[in-house]
Amino acid sequence: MDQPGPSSGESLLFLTDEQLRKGIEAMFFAYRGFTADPDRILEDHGYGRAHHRAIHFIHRAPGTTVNNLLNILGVTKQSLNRVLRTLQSDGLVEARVGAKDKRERHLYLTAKGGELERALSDAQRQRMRAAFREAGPNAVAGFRTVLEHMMDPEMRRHYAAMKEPGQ
Amino acid sequence: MDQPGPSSGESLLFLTDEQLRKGIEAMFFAYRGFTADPDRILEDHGYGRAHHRAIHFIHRAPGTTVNNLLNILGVTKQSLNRVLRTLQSDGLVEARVGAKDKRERHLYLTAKGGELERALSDAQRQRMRAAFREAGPNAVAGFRTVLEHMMDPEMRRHYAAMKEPGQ
DNA sequence: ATTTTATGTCAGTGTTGTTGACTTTCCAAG
DNA sequence: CTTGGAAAGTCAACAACACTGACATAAAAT
Repeated sequence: MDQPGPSSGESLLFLTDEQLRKGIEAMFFAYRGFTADPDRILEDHGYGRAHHRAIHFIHRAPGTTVNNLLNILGVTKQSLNRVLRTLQSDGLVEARVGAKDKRERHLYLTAKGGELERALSDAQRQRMRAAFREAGPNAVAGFRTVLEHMMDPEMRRHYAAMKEPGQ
Repeated sequence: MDQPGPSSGESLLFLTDEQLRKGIEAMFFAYRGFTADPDRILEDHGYGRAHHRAIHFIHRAPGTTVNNLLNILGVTKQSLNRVLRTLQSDGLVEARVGAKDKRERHLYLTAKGGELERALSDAQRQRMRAAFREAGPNAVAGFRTVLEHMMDPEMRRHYAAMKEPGQ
């Protein structure tokens, strides 16, 4: 559409509106697949995606505070609180009052919570593993690169904060 | 894409659980960015993502039937109907009774509906274009390949049914 | 004539988001 | 030390939007 740049010799055909539209639909359809398997498991437990997200990030960073989770998930604290309340009363999550700052609640998965987390992430990883394997390492690297650039800077910080496998 | 196979000496380190977890979070955070810009526009109009999806696919395939849209979107007809009803009464979408089969309603965007579609897709494309450009054509190809393999087969059919830009 | 298909509607429920009001705890300025 | 504000978390009420189930209408198919 626009993007001059042919001076560099690069074709830039991958930036046409048609290509971008393909990318948009790829995201839409792929995300549906991405959430389909966990959704089925969650349904059996009477939970939704909000519960999955909470469980995922508590697993990733045990002892995280409610406020920290709030920043990552980008919802209101009231919304998150409802989810955490049910997870706690169902015995999947434990909230310990902060030692230093007693206002804070540090969140941990219980054994039972860990079980559900494993079931959910196993299902999700299985699909991702199949997709990765079929696409190959080179495609996977491209996949990650594009997604990183699609994130809001704030979210990219949270993403990058994950401990890198190979480091 | 290229199918290495362990026999070829390929490392397969990209299939570790840690790498897969990175991929999972990349999808999560990127999808948030992916929907952020249209969400802001939709809010001004009192619409939600459901309206966006309907508008997008009516734009992509003008004259599509309600039933066809149902299959693509994967929601119940009651849910879709609520959205279509508001879009029609707001004058963004027009439903014409089928000429051949009078039970069918063929859906079209009005001029006003086309305007909103453009605003929404412009916003979404702008972000995708930036991500694509920064990542480069090779990464974009990998991105698309992995996403395709992540879709449910049914959805992949809909995705592939789009007219390919270069064909 | 009967059945099936395509669409639309009404009622009810559940998840998840929101805002508003409130409590408890911490900290810092007077 | 007290007071006042900020921060963390909770409770209650409401809105958006998904779902199921039951039902209605019209037209196509058998």
